[in-house]
Amino acid sequence: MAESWLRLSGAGAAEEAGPEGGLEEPDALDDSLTSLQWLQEFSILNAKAPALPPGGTDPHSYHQVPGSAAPGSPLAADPACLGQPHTPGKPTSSCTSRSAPPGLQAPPPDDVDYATNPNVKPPYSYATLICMAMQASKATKITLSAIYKWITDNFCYFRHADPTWQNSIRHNLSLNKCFIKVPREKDEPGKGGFWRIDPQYAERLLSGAFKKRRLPPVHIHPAFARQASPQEPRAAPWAGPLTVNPDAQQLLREFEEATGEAAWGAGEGRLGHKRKQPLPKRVAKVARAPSTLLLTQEEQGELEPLKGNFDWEAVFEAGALGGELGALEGLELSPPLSPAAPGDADLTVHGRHIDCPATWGPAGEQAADSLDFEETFLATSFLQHPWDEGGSGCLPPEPLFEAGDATLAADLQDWASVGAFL
DNA sequence: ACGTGTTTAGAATAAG
DNA sequence: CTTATTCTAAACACGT
Repeated sequence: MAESWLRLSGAGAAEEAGPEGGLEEPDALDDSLTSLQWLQEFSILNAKAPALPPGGTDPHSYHQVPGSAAPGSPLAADPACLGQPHTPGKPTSSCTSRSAPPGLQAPPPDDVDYATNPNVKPPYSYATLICMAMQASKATKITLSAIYKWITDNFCYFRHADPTWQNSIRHNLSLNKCFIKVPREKDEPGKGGFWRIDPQYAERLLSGAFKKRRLPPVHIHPAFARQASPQEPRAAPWAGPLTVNPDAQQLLREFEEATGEAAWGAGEGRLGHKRKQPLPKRVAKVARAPSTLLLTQEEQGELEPLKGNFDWEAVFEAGALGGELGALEGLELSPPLSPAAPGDADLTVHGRHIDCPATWGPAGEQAADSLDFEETFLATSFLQHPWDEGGSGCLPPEPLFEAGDATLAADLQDWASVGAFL
């Protein structure tokens, strides 16, 4: 099964850094970014190539009709699809640990497979999810429907949640300044435009004008709370046996200082971000099948599935962060991608391709102005990974999101984060 | 009608 | 307590 094709160590992955501050001077980044590229590479380098899910199949055959899970696909592995009861609920409200009353609150799973676990809401903010989708996209821009699709394909939770999360996604795109709308060409058919990440925000990364936020809680659908996987939570993932080589630690430390980012030490995982669980004010909408996400052929092909078992522990243990800078250079690796994605070779794992907004949005806005680097990074870094060797459904290779070099900064930030909490 | 995009309002929570 | 951030909920406009 593809049960672990998408495995993130829960919360650890998501501290959110919010941007704040102004966002002018987008340009000043290039150099800096470049200079920091080592860090970027550093991270990737260390990342262990994700093992394919035992079925090896790429969950995402974007050509397949959403909903028609193919074996090995997250959908197929979707417990909810297997008869497991699932109450479509609001993504957050209905299941969040934020709101769960003391009694209902389930401890955050320590190792959750968000790809197949419909009970747990991914610990990523919507902005992060959008970013992930964008990064997964092989194109420089992505459509709203493609974002929806990517999310539903990669996070089981959203496949069953109340579709209101889509409203939140749209809200984020509109409000979050780090997302830029790219109008459709006149001759381009279809609804809506495209979206991409605004590289200019990466600049903030360098200025360190962003704030860190705690990661979102792991949300568990009440309906599933009881059946939650037995493997219970123990220590925070990041509190595990991860080890970081001293050099790496030093680098991260310096980076943190430079950016003003605090190191979130191990064990710091605060999952407390909980919100009260609002009662459904209205009748829950019927979960919309992914099928509603009608994508054009191109759109379908524009996304890279979030694949691979991204075992952070393994990654880090593998000397991950310990990677010497020198090693980084070699990192242009081309992912061993799945046969299906031969071209993915282009998926260079180094900075350029990984683009993640560094600092997002201006402060003060009500909406998700800011994305969390750490979270984003963690969430996206593995996207660069070649996974799915057996991956059948791999998308055709294409350069990853090219939000520009600026995004590199974001990656760096992310990395710093990663190391920080190690 | 539906999908998309924008906006406003308010709740919740963590951090300062 | 205030501020920042995230998220939910809705209303509305527009294009296909």
